[in-house]
Amino acid sequence: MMKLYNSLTRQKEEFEPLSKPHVGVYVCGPTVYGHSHLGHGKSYISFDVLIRYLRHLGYNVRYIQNITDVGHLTDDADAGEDKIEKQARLEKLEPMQIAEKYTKSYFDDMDALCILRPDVSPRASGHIPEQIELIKVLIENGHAYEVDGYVYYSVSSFPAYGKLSGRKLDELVAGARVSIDRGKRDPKDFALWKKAGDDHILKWNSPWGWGYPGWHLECSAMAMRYIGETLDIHGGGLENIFPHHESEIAQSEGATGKQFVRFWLHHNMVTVDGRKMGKSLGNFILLRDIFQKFHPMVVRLYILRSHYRSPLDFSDMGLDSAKSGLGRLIAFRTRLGDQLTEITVEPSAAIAVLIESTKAAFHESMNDDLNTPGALASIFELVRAGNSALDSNDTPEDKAALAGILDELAGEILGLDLTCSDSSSADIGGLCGVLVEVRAVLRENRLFEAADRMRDSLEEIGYAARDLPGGKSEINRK
RNA sequence: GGCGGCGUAGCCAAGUGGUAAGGCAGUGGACUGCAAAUCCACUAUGCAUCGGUUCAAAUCCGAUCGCCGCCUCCA
Repeated sequence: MMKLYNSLTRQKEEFEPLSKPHVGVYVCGPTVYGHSHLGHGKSYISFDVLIRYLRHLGYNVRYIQNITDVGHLTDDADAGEDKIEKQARLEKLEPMQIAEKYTKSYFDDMDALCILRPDVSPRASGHIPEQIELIKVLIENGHAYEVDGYVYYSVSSFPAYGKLSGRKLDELVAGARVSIDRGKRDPKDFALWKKAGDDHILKWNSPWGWGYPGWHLECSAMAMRYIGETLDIHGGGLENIFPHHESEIAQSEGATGKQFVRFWLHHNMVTVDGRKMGKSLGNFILLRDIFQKFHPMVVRLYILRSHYRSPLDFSDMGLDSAKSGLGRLIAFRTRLGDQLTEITVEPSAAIAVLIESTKAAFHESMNDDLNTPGALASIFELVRAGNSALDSNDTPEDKAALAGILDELAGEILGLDLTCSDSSSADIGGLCGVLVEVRAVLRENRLFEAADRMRDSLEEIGYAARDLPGGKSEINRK
């Protein structure tokens, strides 16, 4: 049985979906006004592993992740500027061009990281009617009220407000928004709909006039649209527990009277020098920049090496270390070869035992709140023991069996593509083949000086030549 | 100030009552023409500090120190 840490109850709980085998998962997606940074990588890799593992366990998962293309303000009062509109002004583009541009950029980066696409990626701008309907219900229920083109959620009408974040209503102190609030009955109330002035480009007509939805609303509306009134799992970043997720609960449960989310999952942050990586601090590191220096799979392994609920402090040294580790995994996978489908013979008893113990250890870790560091430890143990076994007795059956388990655990579940290391074209492959032959001739004739010079030269242009037992060599891109 | 979390080897990181996984780096050895890769061995009498509970604590309790997150947009 899989246990997940539920932020709502603050403990690990056995996961059981509401209506097996179906599992509805909603994860807070990005606001598309800039390229994705390492923090996005950590978030979506964490939940990607959740989705992959749930599917591996046989669940029929529906995975929804929004794209926020309705610009929200840089603060919750009216003081801030719409983030998408601001970026549009800076780049001299239409706001929706900005949204499209960075949505594409987001998916490009996520694809590179081998993150499976969500089943639905609903755009907030495409679900304004759903959001308006939700507001209408909340007004009818007495949870919301309109003031001059604005609609606010009445926090005091929902006594459970604070149950997720552990905040008590009377301790909630309103910040700067108090002074700017327009007719709010209570400083704690938050906006469901905001009036748009002439200078606001992104706006829609509504029963309350031209405006745009509040920033908590889209998740409630779209999650319920595509999953239903109760979600099995809702994921997001720790920093969104309050006020975002707390408000989502208030909106959704206020409207339906039913529990909105059964399991709340929150991942921790990426830090730089111990400080949170964030747009406001300006210390974020873009994935596309990291990819210049490190293969996306290095980044994926780097992230998977720490638990999703732990902070991850960014460092080049950490990525270097992950790179070495990935190299080890790839070397092992390469050694196993590629003909597993043709092999039907059983592996040796020793390998069968190794595979079973690896599986058991892997699942034990994963079942414990997705302990990917532990799961990786079992895979590295498989690599060590597997290499050792093959060193003494190398059989196609054993290699096929090892390839099968490695592809299942590391590939299918953890999403580590260990075959994508070599991006060389067929031409390069052919050239390498020729060089391999040349090297064999040189070594055969004990022309070691020339052979060494060849290896050094290859090294300089990014290729590694290594000699195998039996006089043969192999040449691969590093 | 309120709420929450963290402090484990040179670096990263699991473990949350039964005597310290794993990765990277390092050292020695096997293999090799030399390397690389791989394998074997070694590398924390100790888990921020001090007390306490217990047959037994990195794990539970208390105190202290240090760091971080949320309370304002943020993955």
